[in-house]
Amino acid sequence: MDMPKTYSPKEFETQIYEKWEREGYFKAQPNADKIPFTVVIPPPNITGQLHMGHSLNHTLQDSIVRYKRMQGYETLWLPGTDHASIATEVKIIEQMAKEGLKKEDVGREGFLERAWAWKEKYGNRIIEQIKHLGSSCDWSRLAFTMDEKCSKAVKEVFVNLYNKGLIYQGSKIINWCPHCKTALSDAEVEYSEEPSFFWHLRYPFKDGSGYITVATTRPETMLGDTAVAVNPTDERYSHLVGKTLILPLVGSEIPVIADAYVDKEFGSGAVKITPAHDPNDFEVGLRHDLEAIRVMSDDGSMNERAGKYCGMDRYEARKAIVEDLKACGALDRIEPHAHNVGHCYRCHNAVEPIISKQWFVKMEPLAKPAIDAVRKHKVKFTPDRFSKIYFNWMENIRDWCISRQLWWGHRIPAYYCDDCGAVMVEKETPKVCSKCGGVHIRQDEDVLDTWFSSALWPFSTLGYPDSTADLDYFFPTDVLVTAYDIIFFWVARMIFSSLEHTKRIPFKDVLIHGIVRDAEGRKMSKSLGNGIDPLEIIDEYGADSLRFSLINGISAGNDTRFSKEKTEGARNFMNKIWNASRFVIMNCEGHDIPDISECKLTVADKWIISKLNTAVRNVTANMEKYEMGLACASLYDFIWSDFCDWYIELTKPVLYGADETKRRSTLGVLVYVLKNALKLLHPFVPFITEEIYRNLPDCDGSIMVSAFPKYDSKHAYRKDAANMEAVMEIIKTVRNIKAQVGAAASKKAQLFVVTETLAKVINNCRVYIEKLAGVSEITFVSGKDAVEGKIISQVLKECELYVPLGELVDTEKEIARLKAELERINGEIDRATAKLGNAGFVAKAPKALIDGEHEKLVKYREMKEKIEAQINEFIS
RNA sequence: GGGAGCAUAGCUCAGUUGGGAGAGCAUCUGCCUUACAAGCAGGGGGUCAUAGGUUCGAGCCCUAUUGUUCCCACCA
Repeated sequence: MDMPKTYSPKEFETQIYEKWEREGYFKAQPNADKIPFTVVIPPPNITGQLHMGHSLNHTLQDSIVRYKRMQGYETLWLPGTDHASIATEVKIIEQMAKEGLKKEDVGREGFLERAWAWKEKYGNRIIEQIKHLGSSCDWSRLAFTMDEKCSKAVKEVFVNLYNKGLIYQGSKIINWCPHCKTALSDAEVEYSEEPSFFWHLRYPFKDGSGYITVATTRPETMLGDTAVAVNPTDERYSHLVGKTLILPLVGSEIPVIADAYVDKEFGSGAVKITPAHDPNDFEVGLRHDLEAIRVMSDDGSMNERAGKYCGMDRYEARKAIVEDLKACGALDRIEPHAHNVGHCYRCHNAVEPIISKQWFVKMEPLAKPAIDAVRKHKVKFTPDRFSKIYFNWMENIRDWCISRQLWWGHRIPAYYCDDCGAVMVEKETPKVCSKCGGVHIRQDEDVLDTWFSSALWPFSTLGYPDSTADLDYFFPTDVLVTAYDIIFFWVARMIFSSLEHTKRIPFKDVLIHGIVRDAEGRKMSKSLGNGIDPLEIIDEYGADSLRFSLINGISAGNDTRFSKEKTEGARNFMNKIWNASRFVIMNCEGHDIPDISECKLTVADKWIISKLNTAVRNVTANMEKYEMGLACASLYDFIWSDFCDWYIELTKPVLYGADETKRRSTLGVLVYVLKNALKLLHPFVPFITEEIYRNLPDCDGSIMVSAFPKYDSKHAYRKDAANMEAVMEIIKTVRNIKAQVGAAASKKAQLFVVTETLAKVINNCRVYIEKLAGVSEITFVSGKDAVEGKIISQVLKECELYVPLGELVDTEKEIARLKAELERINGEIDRATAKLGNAGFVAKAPKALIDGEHEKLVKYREMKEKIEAQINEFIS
């Protein structure tokens, strides 16, 4: 036995993980004799490093996966990484910038070479980090969103959707990131309120009859105005509809039009219409056949349509235009205004709504069945409230812009014939034009939204579109575990994609967890610098401590705070487990340990077995509900309080005693309880449990492939457990009495007991009371008279205790204490009496509850009499 | 504008179909008791945000209010 005195995870975590991998315990394969259980990982970005969010996410998944594996399911946890189109491209550009290079300098081929090199270099970094957490993924199946399998699925899906008319190309207003120079989907824009201004502008009538005032938050777009709109029912303006205005600075003629989109109450009631730069204006433009004039280039500078402002950055232009408007008298006034500005979720620059030709997925037909699947509980969210968020999004969904003006990603499988202009969407690159037979064919330059491939993840990784044995066996997957922040990006899109392409749901359950915040409750972020590196925590405290601190006591869907204090608490718990195990293993040395079935069980043995049995039930029930936080909490309590503080202490008199038969039996129980406790713990803290399991006297291989404990009703031992609890109460009471008078716990005291019902049990458990309560001798008496000297007394439910403590006893204080106790008992009697006197309660409450109250009342009345008697004796 | 979460001990949070308020940390007291001072024993500390309602009975269900966090929409 070579277990060090303190828990030192560094000494075994890495070796254990390597052993698991070597033994192939993580691997899963279709097995007709077993029920499959499948989880696909939310693939981390290849640009990413392990953070606390991953750590929580993985701890949850791993605990579920390990639990199911131990229960005998053919369990697959399928890992992989995401190519993260924009994020990676940004990184590569940054990298090249250091060499003084731009994308254009190296060209598409050169750029992709660099991107793949990046992937090779960094893509596996996070995988290695994940291993430190103990994640039991089947690494032989490591996937990547741009590997051959996934790319094949992407092409298949794109072509299918196109052929069904669910993918189309069109010119619409999209979100444009001038920094990343690409279109973004609606989901990729983050809005934040910023202080800004309303610029009120005067647009004069051509005929010189005054002007109309319009307000804008983006004055630079006025260069692209092609109308001013008013509400058709607005009497202030109805006579002006149809008249012509002169657009200031530009000099063009624009009409006043009537459109119901305009809110009469807001601002001046007149709106400048810029169809090329605003989604609402775009719609108005369509209705009124207005020209859409783009005045901005892809990099956010003004273009040639902006006249003298051409080449200026959008914000420079804004300043210049406002100045010029002021100069020509067109600026009415400026007022402060808080404005919600959209930002790119990758580079955080303000996005511009711009008209642009892009590829879109038509959402409505896809959304309907996806909504249905959740409504009919084919896919269940935990907690359920997230279904509402899902419905809200799905029911109001707009078409999904999927083309990105980037190079790193799945290139859109659309081909153009330069000879006849035909568009071909095909899985294989066409050699000749299918329409004219021409050979001048070029592929669309754009790539797909990263989330387009992520949406296929649960089935593309299992072999779709081919009908593979894996797909047949492991799909649909069982549970998807993810944070609430990617429900729209990912979860929703997987659901509709899977239903459309496989005709099946992608997963049965979605477990949503919160995000990990810092100790002050702030979101961990690079800019705040408050992020905590999980690897540092693992290095300092061990992976199990990190896992336990993240998962203990959390509840589904809620955020959690991370602090070193919590991790220390978890580490202390690991140390507790470690030392309790060390105690058991040390005592086992040199002994042949009997199986539990051969043990002659004492009251204490039966008590701890019943407690273990309850723990098994709690953990199992909570795991089935995805309440990992509660499962951990109940284990913490069982191991620390029941097993360590009580049972181990109860075994010491036997282990250090002379009776070898009893000792062997007790060791059998200790090993049995510890072994099962370790199994219950293993899904949450895999390393320490494996390390200890390996050291157990009757170790039978790896704990991770052992059978998870099952609840056994024969192990309830109700009567014995209750007796043990009564003995424990006596022990606690004696300790309490000593503490109250300031007597050292080690000071042996005599204990006199008056009891009718407990004599046999107390006799049986004499040694426990003596050892744990520091009692030299227990004497049964008929009453206080039999005890000499100054005493402290206490009435329990089934006995009265008297402890003579000589000069330490202050009689006055003792009387006061007894009176307070009497007061409390009287309160209880009043409460029970009132309850039983309540006709409604007696008529409607469950019988067991009423009976219980009656019993309590009897008990309390007995106690009251005894306490009164004691007080009288003290006074006399 | 729409929706959701949260509000319980000094702090962080549990509380599983409504049936006598819990844990960890912190704090106080006493202990180096041969598994563990990363520990042991004991104690103090809560009108469960507020106001109504349903019920024999509410931390839990309903309504309203206040505070707080977040999501969606994006009125120029």
